[in-house]
Amino acid sequence: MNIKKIAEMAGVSVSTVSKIMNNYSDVSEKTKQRVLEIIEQTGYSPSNSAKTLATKKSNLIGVIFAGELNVEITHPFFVEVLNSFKKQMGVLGYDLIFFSNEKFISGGDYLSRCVHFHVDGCVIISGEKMEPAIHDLDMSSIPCIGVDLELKGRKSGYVMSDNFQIASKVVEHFYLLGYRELGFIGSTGDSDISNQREAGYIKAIESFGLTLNPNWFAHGDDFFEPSGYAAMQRLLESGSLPRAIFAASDLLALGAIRALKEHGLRIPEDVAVIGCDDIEACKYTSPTLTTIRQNKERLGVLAAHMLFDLINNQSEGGSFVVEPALIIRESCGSGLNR
Amino acid sequence: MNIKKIAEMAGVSVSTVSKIMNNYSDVSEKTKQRVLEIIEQTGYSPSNSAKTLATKKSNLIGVIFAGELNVEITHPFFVEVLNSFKKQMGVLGYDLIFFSNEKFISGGDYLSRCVHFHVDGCVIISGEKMEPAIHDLDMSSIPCIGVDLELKGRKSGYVMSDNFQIASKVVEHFYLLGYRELGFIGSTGDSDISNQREAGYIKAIESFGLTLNPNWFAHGDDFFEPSGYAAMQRLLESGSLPRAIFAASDLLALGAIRALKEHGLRIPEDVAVIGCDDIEACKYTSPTLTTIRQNKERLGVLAAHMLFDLINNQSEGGSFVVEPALIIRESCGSGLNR
DNA sequence: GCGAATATCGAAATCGGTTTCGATTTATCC
DNA sequence: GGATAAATCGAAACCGATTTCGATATTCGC
Repeated sequence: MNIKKIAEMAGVSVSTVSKIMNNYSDVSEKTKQRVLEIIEQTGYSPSNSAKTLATKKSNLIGVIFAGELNVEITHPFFVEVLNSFKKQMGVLGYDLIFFSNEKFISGGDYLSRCVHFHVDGCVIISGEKMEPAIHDLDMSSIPCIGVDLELKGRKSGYVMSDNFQIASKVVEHFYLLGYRELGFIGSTGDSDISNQREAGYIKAIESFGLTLNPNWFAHGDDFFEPSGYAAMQRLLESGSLPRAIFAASDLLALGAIRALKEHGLRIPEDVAVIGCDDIEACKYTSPTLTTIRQNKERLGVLAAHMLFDLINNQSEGGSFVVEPALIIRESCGSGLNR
Repeated sequence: MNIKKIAEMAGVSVSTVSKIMNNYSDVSEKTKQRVLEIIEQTGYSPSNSAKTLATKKSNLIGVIFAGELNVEITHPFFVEVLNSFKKQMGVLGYDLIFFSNEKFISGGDYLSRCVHFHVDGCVIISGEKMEPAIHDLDMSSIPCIGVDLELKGRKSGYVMSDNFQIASKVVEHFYLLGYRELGFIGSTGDSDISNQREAGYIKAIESFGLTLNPNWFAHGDDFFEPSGYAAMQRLLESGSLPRAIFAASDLLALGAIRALKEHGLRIPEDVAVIGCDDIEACKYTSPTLTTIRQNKERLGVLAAHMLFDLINNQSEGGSFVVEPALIIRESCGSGLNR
C-alpha cells in the first residue's frame, strides 16, 4: 500500500493525497474527507524512508551510549533518564533509534551513523571524558544533547546534575551528624562525573575546615558494585579508616558496604556510607542506603525539550543543571554513635 | 555527500559506486580500490532511507513494550534481556528502533508503525495476555519474536523461561527444607507469566501431595514492589498465614518482605520467601533474596538469532524455553527452624 | 454576465540509492 | 587477425514520498 494506490482509489492525484497528509490548505474539505476515509479503511501509513528522503527530516532521535565504562542501557540511573526522555520525545512526535556499539558493517563513527540514518538529533549518554568520535559529532551540525556529558558544539547542549552541590550536601550532612574523618570512593579518572564529585567533595571538606586525608580516597574501574568492593578492600588494607565514606554511585557504595561487612564492621555504627543516584535497590538493602537523589525524570524531560528546541532552531543550546536532594535512610545514621 | 558526488570524484558512474558498496563482482579491482579510497577519505555513508526505499530492507528492528502493566525499558528483568538482544542484533548488522507508546501523530497501531518504518522484524516484550494490536502484528508478514509472549503467527516465534519448571523448582526447594504450607503472590490475571507460574505452582503442590489453601494466594496489580506489599497486607489481614511464599517476581517478593517486617515477622524464621527473576537488587537486600534466575543473556541471544533466521527465511518460527536455576540466598533459610 | 481574484488540483522534478540490461572494452582461442 | 567469449561499466527505470508551479474551476464584485 502506497500513496499512489490511495490516490487511484480516491480518484485524485498523488500530490493531493500528500497535501492532505501534511495539512496543506489548498485542498477542498470534500475531497479531503473522501481521501481520509480511504486512508482510514486501508490503514495506510506513509513510508518513513520515502518521507525522510524527500524532506530530510526523519523524526528519529539517535541514542548513543558512549564510553568504555560499561555504561549501557541496563545502567539503573541512565535507564531512568532515558525512559523519561523517550516518553517526552514521544509526545513531541519522535521515535528513538539505538545504535549498537558493536563493530558494524558500515564501519563508522557516531557521526556517520547519524547521517546514515538521517537522525534529526541525538542524545549522548556518558558521564565520561569526551572521546574523539563524540567530539566530531558534537562539532557537527546535528543537534546533540549530552546527559552527564558537557557538549559545547554550536548545536549542542547538555543536562546534568550539580555534582559540586551533591558533594557539598554530603559533606554538610556528614558534618552535622558529627563525622569529621571523611573518605571517598570514586570511579576511574576517566569519568568526569566521578572527578567532579571528588573535586566538589574535597572543596567542601576544605571549606568546612576538616582535614583532608588522601589515604581515605580510593577509586575503582567503573561505577559498579565490584569496583566499590575492591576499592573498599584497598582502604581496609591500608590501615587507616575514615569514619564516613561518600561513594560516587550507589553501586559503589553497596560494594563498599559488602567489603565492610565482611570485615565485621557495622554500618553506620563503625563506618557511615552515603551513595549517589538513589537507584531502586537503595530501599531494599541492609542497611537501607542514604543517598543523593537526582531527579532522573526531570533530566529526561529537560533533555527532550532542549533537543526539540535545538532541532527547530528555537534555541542556541546551553545547559541545565538540576538540583540534587538528600535522601536520608539508614546507612549514615541519624546522629553520631561513638 | 551522496553517491553522485562520490561517482563524480572517482570519475565513474553512480551504478559502479553502488556495486562496489554492495560487493558486486562485475567491477575491476583497480577502480574498486580507487573508489573505496575516496569513500574512505570523505567518510561517505549511504543514506539508509534511500537504501531502504530501493531495497525494502531497513536493517532496523522494532522494539515494542506491549501491555499496560508498566512494563517499560526500566524493568530490571526485561532490560537485561533487551540489552543482550541488542548486542547480538548489532553483530548481525541491525540497529534497534524504539516505538514510543505515546499517542503518536501517525495514530497507529503497532503494525502500521512497523510498515511506516519498514522494519525488517520486531521484538515484542510483554508477559501479558495478547492484546488485539499485537495480534494483528503477529498475524502479519513481519517477522516477530515475543519475549515472554507466545506468538503463533507464521512468521513469528518466541522465547521464554519455563514457568512451570520454575514453579516446580520452588515447590521442591520448599519441600526439601520442610515447608508444607505454601502461599503465592502473583500479578494480575492479565499476565500470562503470572498465571503460568501460579498454575505450575498449584500443580507442583498437588503432585507433592501438599494441601492447597486458596487463602494463601494473593495478587497485585502488576509486578512491582508496592503490589507485593499490598498483596502481603491482604494475606496478613486474612488471619491465616502460610509458612513459605513464592512471589512471581523479585519486586513482589521485596514488597511482601517489607510488609512482613512491618508486622514484626522475621524472614525466613517466620515466613520464608522466594522471588523470581534474580534482579541485581537481590544480592543487596536484607535478607538477601533466594530466587529463580532466568538466563536473561541467553534469552536475548536466542531471540536475536531466531529473529535473524525468520527474517532470512531460514526458519519457520518456533519457540525456545530456557531452563531456570535456583539461586539460594538467605530469604528461604537453609533448613527449617521451628 | 464578464473579468478578476481565489480555490482547487495535478504534472513533474526531486531526494539518494539499487538493479537490470545493453554497450563497450578487453581477453582468449584457433 | 578476426571471431567469440568474458569482463567491465553506465543509462535509465524504479522505490514512495514532497513540493513547486502552472492549469483549470469556482466564486465574487459590480
